[in-house]
Amino acid sequence: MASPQQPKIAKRPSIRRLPQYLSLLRQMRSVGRPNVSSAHLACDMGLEAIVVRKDLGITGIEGRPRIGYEVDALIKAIEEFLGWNDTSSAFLVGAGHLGSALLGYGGFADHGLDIVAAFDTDPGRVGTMVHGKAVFGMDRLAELRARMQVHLGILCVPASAAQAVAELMVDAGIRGIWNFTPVKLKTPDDVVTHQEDLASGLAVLSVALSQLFATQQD
Amino acid sequence: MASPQQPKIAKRPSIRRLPQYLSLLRQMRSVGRPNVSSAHLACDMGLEAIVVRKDLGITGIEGRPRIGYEVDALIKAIEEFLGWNDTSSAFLVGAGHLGSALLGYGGFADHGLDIVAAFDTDPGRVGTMVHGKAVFGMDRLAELRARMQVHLGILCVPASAAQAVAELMVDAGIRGIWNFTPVKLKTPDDVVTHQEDLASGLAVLSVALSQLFATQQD
DNA sequence: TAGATTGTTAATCGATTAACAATC
DNA sequence: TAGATTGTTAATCGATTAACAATC
Repeated sequence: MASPQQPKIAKRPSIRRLPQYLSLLRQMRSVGRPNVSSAHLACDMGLEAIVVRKDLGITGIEGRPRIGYEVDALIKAIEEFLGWNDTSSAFLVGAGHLGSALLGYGGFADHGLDIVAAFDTDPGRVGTMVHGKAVFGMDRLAELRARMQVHLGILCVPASAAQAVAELMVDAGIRGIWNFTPVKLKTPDDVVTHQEDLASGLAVLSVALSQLFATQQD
Repeated sequence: MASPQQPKIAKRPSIRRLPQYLSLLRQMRSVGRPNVSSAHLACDMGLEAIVVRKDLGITGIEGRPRIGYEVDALIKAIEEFLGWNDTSSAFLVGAGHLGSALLGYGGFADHGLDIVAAFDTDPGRVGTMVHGKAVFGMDRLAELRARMQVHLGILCVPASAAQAVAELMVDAGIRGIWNFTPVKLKTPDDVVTHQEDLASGLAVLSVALSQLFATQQD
């Protein structure tokens, strides 16, 4: 009962892997490699080839038997699928340790992201520059967001302030929040959030490490 | 055919959620709350109560009907399960933007982690202090690791150096690598790694955001 | 053509959700 | 006791893996 030409639905795990394909493909392009097989990509990423083919399928790109995928076309298709082909602006809220680091991290340009300004409640930080980005008071958020047409906000405040600040961002018109706090945000349906939880990654590693030691009777 | 008292196997998604329970429970403890139900935790985390009960089950703690879980006991059990009850030392390799930020981030203490030293290849950084942590040359890695009994390494070098530096860490005796590079590391079986991939999180958010705009005919 | 590689359709696997008995 | 909440067992759901036909 499937429609004859149904658009492939992008599963979350596949989306998560796309940036890694992109990184590999850009490397290949930089050394002038024209084509690549799913088996080759799979080897580089520690996956099975069938996973790669399924993942790449969601971008709409088709490979050619005996040849594989065209590196250039694949890069373009992934960038377009992710919306990373043209740069979008973001605000960063909370210019503490982690926030400052993200302001200084140059790699976001590869992901179509440009952090154009930072915001903070600390009067000692407001008015300063951090890695070349101006830090504004929270009272300027709505005004500057509208003027600069920014839709994405990066949340780097302490856990205790997370929900309240997120609400300020939503009120100011921010539609997507990249949440670096350990707090699960409650936001309206027309706002999307993604929690980047460092602690959860450390938990997985901690358990794996203790299992490793346990199996070795250490 | 299950053994009568089989130890619950900890699934990855459950492990990932444990730090968030821990964070909430510590908050509850700080305001003197003695018990909490799975329904209450579920509400705070945006989950179903049954998920919470399954997750907490892996720590070995049992709740009591009509009362719920004891906050104190649950905190202890999660900390113990994750090995966060006593602090373990870690080295950080690559003291650039992100590396420096992690060195300055105080929150790892809550997760039983103490970054005791940093390493870098840049002669301009070696010998300096970053956020109170000494930066050593890579040649000191093996010696200091053995002396300080460090098992965990945090990898924050550029993608191009990631695999090579990871191999140096393994050779030096590091058994767990928290990988902040976009490179899938190839390591021996007796080394565990966890990739903390910011780009994958951004990808999920980017796609969700563009779907949001698409459904609104923006 | 023969052979390699893709993409599709089906089967397996694992995680989540639901139903319900146990218990305080 | 009655009622609320837990933990277990079964059912559903979704993702991964396998088998294989299509194609250059």
